[in-house]
Amino acid sequence: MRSVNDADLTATAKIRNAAVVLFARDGFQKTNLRAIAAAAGVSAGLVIHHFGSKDGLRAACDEFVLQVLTRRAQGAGTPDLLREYLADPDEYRLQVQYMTRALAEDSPAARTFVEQIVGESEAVHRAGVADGSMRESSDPRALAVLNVLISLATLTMPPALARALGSEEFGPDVLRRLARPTLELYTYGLYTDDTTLRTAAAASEEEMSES
Amino acid sequence: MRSVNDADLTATAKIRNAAVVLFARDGFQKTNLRAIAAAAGVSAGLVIHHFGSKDGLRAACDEFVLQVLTRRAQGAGTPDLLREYLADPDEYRLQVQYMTRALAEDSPAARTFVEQIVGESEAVHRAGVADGSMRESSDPRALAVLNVLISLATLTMPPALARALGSEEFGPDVLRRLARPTLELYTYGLYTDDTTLRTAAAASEEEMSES
DNA sequence: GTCTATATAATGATAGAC
DNA sequence: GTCTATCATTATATAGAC
Repeated sequence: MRSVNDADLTATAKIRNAAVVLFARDGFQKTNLRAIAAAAGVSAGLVIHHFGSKDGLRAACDEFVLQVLTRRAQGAGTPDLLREYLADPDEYRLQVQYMTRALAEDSPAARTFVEQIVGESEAVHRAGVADGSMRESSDPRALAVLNVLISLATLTMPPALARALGSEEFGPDVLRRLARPTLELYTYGLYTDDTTLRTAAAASEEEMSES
Repeated sequence: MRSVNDADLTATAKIRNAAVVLFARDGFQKTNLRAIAAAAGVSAGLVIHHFGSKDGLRAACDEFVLQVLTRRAQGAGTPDLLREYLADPDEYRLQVQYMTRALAEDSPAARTFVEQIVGESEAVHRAGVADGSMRESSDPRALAVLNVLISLATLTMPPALARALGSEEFGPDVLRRLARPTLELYTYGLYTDDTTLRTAAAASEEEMSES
């Protein structure tokens, strides 16, 4: 994948690829057309010629990244974001980072992405319950949202948090370090008994009866 | 807290407060001085007069939010981000959102914030282990980072994910819905046995012996 | 299809009056 | 301390040549 030589790509594709990288790394606003053009090895005018406007370029990038992530999730048996990441860290993290920015700005592509990935996360849990490897949940939908949230947050972890683990920025090494506590949490939980859970449940019921 | 009338504040404070809101909501780049000035009810020139530059204003906001969050964390017995949130949702979420943006841009204030909050999260876990309410961890530091990451991600949840739970955006209702799956995860875990954990541990050891 | 040159708009920052 | 007016820079977008 993506072993295609850059020189073989059309200018449109080169511009789009460069834009995805810069948008993901620096954000949409911060990235200007000249920088994109320079990265793609073309003139600034050509960017507008092909995409009409900066917003048009963004829309094209949105759709492209959505498509790549979608294909990826469907191809793998398990739509596990972290597992996908390990297969091709740089490429995949770029796309997740791009999508996270789109998510923050609530673009249409981000909405489609969420619907799909949450649905798949729910399906994985259903399958896990069916084969006995996972516990049932009182709210499968909310659990799926929680799991997606945690995966996205991990993959787009800010440098300051990575530094708290001794690395300069997020990468396979940070993920390896986080993997064990995460799996321990998903296997044993953190609390030794259900005191906190029962207290919260009681408080929640009380609230219900009030209204 | 913050029951002070806006009219009683100095122009400097009004500008800073308005800037924090807009920076948190729209990002630093996207927010321009004229919008800040309008929100504060002053002229654009006055913003520069008081803070020297847009970057100077940002630095002042960084320091201010850091200070507020720091005081908050120290004041409460438990530095639990989610608990703090429920006490004053709008105000607190604004500050966390601001800090999350600072985190993404890796500002000095964000670094200080992370050091502190991760340290406190670690202390809470230590106390929990001591009084028997929490399990020991193979890597307390990484667990603390994971917990901070999850808390921050939850409080700054993108609208698209909130919508997957039926709400228009993150708020107390979304938190209530997420609370139960989260507590179930923290109490029982998700996996029914330690197969996944042991498989990962074995793979990790194998990798170690390779190098 | 691609480039260069340029028009137009937005924005950060300055200067001087009150 | 605060405002208005203006400058300088940057960035998006257009126009026309090759």
